[in-house]
This record gives sequence, structure tokens and C-alpha cells, in this order.
Amino acid sequence: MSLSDHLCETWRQRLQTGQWRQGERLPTERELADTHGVSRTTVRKALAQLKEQGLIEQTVGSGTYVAQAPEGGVASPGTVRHTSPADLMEARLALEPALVDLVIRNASRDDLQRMAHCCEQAEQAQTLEAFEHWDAELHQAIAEAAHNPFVASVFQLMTEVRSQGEWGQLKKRSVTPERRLAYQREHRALVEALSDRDAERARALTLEHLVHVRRNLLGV
Amino acid sequence: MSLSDHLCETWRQRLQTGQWRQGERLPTERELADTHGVSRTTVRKALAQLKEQGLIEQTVGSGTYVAQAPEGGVASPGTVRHTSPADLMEARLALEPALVDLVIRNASRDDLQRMAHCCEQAEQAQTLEAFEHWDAELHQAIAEAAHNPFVASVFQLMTEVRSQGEWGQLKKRSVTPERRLAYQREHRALVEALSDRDAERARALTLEHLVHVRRNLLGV
DNA sequence: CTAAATTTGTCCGTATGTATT
DNA sequence: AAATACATACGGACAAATTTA
Repeated sequence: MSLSDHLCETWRQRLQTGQWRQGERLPTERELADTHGVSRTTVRKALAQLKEQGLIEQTVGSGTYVAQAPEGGVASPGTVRHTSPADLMEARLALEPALVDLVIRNASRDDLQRMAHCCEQAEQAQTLEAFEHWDAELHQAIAEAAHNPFVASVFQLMTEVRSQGEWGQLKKRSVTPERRLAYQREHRALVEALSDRDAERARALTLEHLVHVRRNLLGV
Repeated sequence: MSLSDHLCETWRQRLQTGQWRQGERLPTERELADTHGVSRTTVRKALAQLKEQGLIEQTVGSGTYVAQAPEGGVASPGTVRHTSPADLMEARLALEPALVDLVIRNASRDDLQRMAHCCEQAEQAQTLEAFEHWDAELHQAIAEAAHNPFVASVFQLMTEVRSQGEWGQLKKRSVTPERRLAYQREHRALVEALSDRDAERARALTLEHLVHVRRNLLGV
């Protein structure tokens, strides 16, 4: 974990615990650099992450401010932050098989082609990072294939949790080359079942895949 | 537009037009910096953008490689704001029966008592507003009975949508006294099934109730 | 198999530009 | 008009992983 990642984690905690409150102005970048004994470059990298997650806002000439969290814009209820990997897997096991029905009913040919494209790219990926990128893209493609804004935001919540601290660490440790191959096969099979509009098979494959992921991730 | 953004655009064109082909190795960062007359920092910022878009891959000690060319139209994440009543009902019909399993597995005796309490209060409510309050409380109680933070935030999303303009209007017009009585009976039956830990019956009752609500709400 | 060279990853210190106060 | 604060960029250094001699 890099210095900037570490700072990012530290500050995210302050934001979540309310040590830095909504609308409050943070210390200047130079002050933060000074108090933490790092360069301003490093501080900026950490702040950039927080900004991308919508937790802070920055204005030239003015300063860095804590973003208004719940009321406006992209909703991310605070409880999501407390979701552990085990919690998320439990919820995925319950929800995703149910969503398969929606996808099968509403997916267009374009949606299915996009999924297949994601599979191809994931298979050709040379690095773990690239693989995870296309894995995430595949999830997104499936989510959007439901053609339901609410379902889309549920998936977005999942993505948020997965892009958050603990999950990334766990995944890095758990994804071996053999497991990655297995995931690829399972993804392929699922996309095929979806293309065949075979709901029962798709549900079974989804469940199987998630059980597999959970075992690798949590050993349960 | 910053220097790094400009470089990013230039290189994206090369990637998309095939001047840099799949799998090909790009010049090293220092070479790119040299030929474009910029610092390595700037080159790295541009490459970071391309990497995030999945167009290139980087490996320490080896180099930067072309991952792919044509990107399928990646849509922006759907927000909850665009959820229509029909969208929400579709999602509820898919998700809530699935969540019943979680509730049955994880609900405590306190959770079930709280649900029963909500039913009583709803039945004794003298105004439509009071009824809707306890209806919402019942939903909350069921959500929290899953004892899963992620599930809780999904329910919170639902509540957000329902508290939002269009839904309230529709509900006001659709809830007649007879329908309210029917809802109360259905809620009671569901809480009983949950208390009996009878998953199959609870799922069926949930589905039945939601179909009922949808018909009253949308006429579908 | 080992050691050196290569290449990306991270960090620092400094300087200048631009918008706000 | 001056001070403040973020935005961008440069060059140098060392670490970590890979390739090559």
C-alpha cells in the first residue's frame, strides 16, 4: 500500500466518523503535507482519490471542502460503508440470481454482445489489473442490461463497496491464475445462458459462480 | 486542456486507428517524454488515463502494451433519480422475494416483534398519513431484520425513490379504504410466515402483495 | 543460475500558472 | 492590489519487477 493510499484511508475515516464535517474546510494541501511529513504531490494523489469518490470538493483559490453527502446527487447511503466482504457476498448470493430474470427479459442484442466483448478482453488481459477492469465492465454490462435505473443503482452500490479498501486487498490475495481461468469459464457460461434466454440455467450458473467466489475470498 | 490530457487524446487516436496495434509494446515512458518534450510525470498522467479506460496495460520491469481498440459505448451509471414507479415495481418484484430468504435466516425475535408492532400501529391508524408512516416502518423493520448493511442500503434506496415526487402522488390516488384493509391483511400474513420461518410461503405472499400493489398503482 | 541493465512505481522539492479571497 | 490556495509541470532519486547478458 502506497503512502498516498494510506493517507486516503486515514482521511476517509475522518470523513465517515464526522471528525471532518459536511461543508467544513480542510487544511491546505501544504499544511497536510507538512503535518504528515510527505510531499504535496503525495497529498494531492490521496485527495484526488477522495475527490473521485465524491467525498470532497476542491476549488482553486479557495480550498478543499467536505462534500455534502446524502441529500443531493449520487446517493450512497452511509450504511454501505459498513458493508464487510462477507455481508456483500451474502447479499449478492440473494440478489443476483433474482436479477438474472430481469436481465433475460430486458437484455438487447447489443447488451449481450457487449458482455461477450468484456469476456474476450478479460481473457486477453495480461495483468491482474486489466483483468479486474474487464471483470468490472462485465458486471456493469449485465447491470445495464436489466434496463432498469433502480437495478443499475443497486449494482453501482456493489461497485462502490468493491472499490473500497478491504475488498481490493482480499481480492488481490485470493485471485490466483487458476482461479482466474475458472472465473473466465464461468463468466462465459453465464453469458451464453443469458444469450440463450435460459433463465433457469443462468440462475444456477450465477449461484455457482458466487459460491465459488465466496469460497476463494472468505474460505466459507 | 492540460498537456497530459492532450497527450492522452493523441495516443487514444493512435490506439483507435490501429497505428498502435493490439499487444504491441509502446515506447518507454522516458522515450515518450523525450520525443514529446515533456516530463515523465506528464507522460505518466496521460498513460494513467488510458489505463483506467482499459486501452493499455502496464507491467513493471517490462513495459506498456496495447490492450484493445474499439470501446463499446460505456453508459454512465444510472442514478436512482431516474427511477419511475414502474421501474421500481419491476425491481421490487425481482428483489424482495429473494430478500425474504435472508430475513428468515437472520431475523431475531426482536425483529419479528417489531414487525408485529408496526402492523398493529398501522391497523389503528386514523389517518392515511399515519398508515403510511407505519407502512414505511414495517418496511424498515423487515429490511433491518436481514442484518446485512448492504441490504439495508438497498432498502434505503427504495425509500428514497418512494419519498420522491411522482410516487407519493400515485400512492395517494391509489389507496382506498378497502385496499388499505387488504394491505393490512397481506402484511399480517407475511409477518406470520416470517415468524414461522416458512420461506416458501413468505416468498409467495411477498410476490402476491407486490403484484397487488402494482395493479392498484399502475393498473398493470 | 547469477548479475547487470531495463522499465514501471513511488516520492520528493521546486517553480509557475490561475482562480479566489 | 496583494495574499492565499489549488492546478500543472519539471527533474531527480530510489524501489520493485522483469528482461537480458
